[in-house]
Amino acid sequence: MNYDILKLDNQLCFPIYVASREIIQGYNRYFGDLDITYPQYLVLMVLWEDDEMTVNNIGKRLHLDSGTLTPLLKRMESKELIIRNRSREDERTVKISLTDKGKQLKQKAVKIPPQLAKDVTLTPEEIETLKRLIYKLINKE
Amino acid sequence: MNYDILKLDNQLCFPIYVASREIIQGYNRYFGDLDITYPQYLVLMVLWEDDEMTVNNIGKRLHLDSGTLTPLLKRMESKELIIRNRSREDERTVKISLTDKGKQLKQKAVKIPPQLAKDVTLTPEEIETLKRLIYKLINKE
DNA sequence: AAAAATTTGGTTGTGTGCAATTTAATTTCT
DNA sequence: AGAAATTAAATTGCACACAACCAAATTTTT
Repeated sequence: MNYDILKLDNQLCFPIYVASREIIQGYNRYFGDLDITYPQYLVLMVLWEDDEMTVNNIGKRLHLDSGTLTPLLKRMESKELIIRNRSREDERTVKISLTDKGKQLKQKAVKIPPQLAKDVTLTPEEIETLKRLIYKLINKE
Repeated sequence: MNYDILKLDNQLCFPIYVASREIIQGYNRYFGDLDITYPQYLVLMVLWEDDEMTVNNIGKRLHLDSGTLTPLLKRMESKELIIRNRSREDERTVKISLTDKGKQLKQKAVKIPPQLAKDVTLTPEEIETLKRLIYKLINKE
């Protein structure tokens, strides 16, 4: 039996796992006085694109379930970045909307990706290729 | 001010973050009766390549620190997959070695990557490209 | 309309991740 | 040799992540 596939360096999964964590660390370093975490930043990005979404729809967009989102959104609410409102039309759903403070954060947030980008040695073409292949990977798994 | 870089679909980081979690979920689904998690599986892979490593060296290989590894290794010890031994030569270091049970697991583990691989629609060339670009990304950040 | 199935968000419990601090052991400096 | 610096694990505290389960509201079936 050949066990080469069990070598770390032969796997595709391991470097993706490492990259993901390094990205999160990178963001968290630059957030500084924004006082948010990477998953919270993702929620904000979703809301900056479309304000007032249900928990469910945010989850679909970010591939996260309520077990992760409910406490995360409560922390964001206590920081006054968002407001949680149970819908009148359908009492099961909770609508999440940005506060002014949450909206304001966009101006600071926009400066962060370029700071991270300068540490990346990939060419623009390589980045496009990487993005395309990663999307091809996740859309099937 | 152009806020396009804050759109989720324009980012490289987000799909990597999603891919990482989907990979972990995929592995955890297939582990089943092996009763291990993906990070525990990574530790086993390290030890299958080189048995008897220090916590520090495992951490370097996996990019994980002692705050993560110490409790993780204790869980693995309680499952009798590994043994933790404080070194005689240097009392600061703890040497981790596989038990027979930990060594045995390799035979079952080798069947898992092919099961995951069948869900991947990338061509072998695309996988190589993806791996190369991901490594280029993490070796700089 | 009443029962059954589905949907939505919440809760619980376990397992990572990681920053920051601590403790003990070893090495380096003077 | 003794003090200072360094190193290795462990500890603490917080924030995800997710499986499994639950309760309430809504929709579908009969």
